[in-house]
Amino acid sequence: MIFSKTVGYALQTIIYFSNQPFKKPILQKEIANTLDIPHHYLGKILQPLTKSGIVGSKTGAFGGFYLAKPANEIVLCDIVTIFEGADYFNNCVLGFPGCDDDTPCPVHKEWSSAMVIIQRFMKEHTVAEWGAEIGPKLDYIKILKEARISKKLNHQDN
Amino acid sequence: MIFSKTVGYALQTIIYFSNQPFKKPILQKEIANTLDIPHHYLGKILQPLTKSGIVGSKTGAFGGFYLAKPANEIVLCDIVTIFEGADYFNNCVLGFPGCDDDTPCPVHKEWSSAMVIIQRFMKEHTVAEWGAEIGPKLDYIKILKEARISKKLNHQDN
DNA sequence: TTAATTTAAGACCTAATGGTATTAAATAAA
DNA sequence: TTTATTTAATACCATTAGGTCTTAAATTAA
Repeated sequence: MIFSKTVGYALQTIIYFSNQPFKKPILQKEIANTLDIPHHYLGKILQPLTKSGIVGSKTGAFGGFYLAKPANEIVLCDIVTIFEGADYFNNCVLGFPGCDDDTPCPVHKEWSSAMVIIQRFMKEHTVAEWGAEIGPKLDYIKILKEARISKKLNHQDN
Repeated sequence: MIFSKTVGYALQTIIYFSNQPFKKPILQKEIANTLDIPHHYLGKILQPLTKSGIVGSKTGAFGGFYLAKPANEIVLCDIVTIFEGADYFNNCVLGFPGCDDDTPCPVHKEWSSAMVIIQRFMKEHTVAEWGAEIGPKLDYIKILKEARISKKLNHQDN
């Protein structure tokens, strides 16, 4: 996988939010359940997102998490940046230090021009574009989860 | 960084080899020193490379490591595959399970077409193309290393 | 044969990532 | 005010990645 699990979970969560009523708090537990993310771990992921101002939270009864910014103002790159830092996409593929136009590695030029495509993908689409299409994936996750549970139950029977 | 340090080091090593006389053994210690890789760690990286048949090794005096395949038959993707598995580039960006054309995530189609560019970069250039250009980077690493050492010495003086 | 050199292998340590559990604090409703 | 609900914060545990060290085995040359 290109990204860490943490970043993956964060991206999933933001896209999931973008398909929910704006500013309506959703339970951390419900998000975790729907996306099949360990729910206390999701809590740890939600906190940087909340501090960044992309996500809002409300404690207490009828509280939860919600998008604090409109989905059409959030791009995937915003999320990656929070967890991986601003130049995740600018670092040398080969891991060489100080790789830029002045002291390039052998692949620098070619790689940079390939990365433009990725960066465009990460920066020019807002999460609002993706939210509506998440439904089938959530169904699929539900099926996987149920299969896993029934497998576990069968195993206990033996 | 897109890749792990391990993969980065491996890619650097293979490109470095491709600029050395074919099948002439080079000391692990020398490679590590030139590329500024912890040298026992490099040893652990060289072993999967050797097992894969891309790198050859010779024990004992005047031994070392060398490319076992001609540089113009090795692509960067070969190296990535050894350490990260064959479908590193095919997995879902969002980390969703079972993301393919049948059960796609919201970004699947757009992402896949962006990844084609990256995969082309990783598969269509052989390391032979890059070897000749590594010189300046090696000089740069040497300077960084010397600066680090003299800094350490000064620090001990204080 | 002996000694020096060098990779092979694996034990081991440390730091980061992924994941769990607990308690405190905030909120809302009865 | 009290109670239930829910996030906030933090401590903790397990696994993996990154890195070090030591010994064994292979090779070469004297």
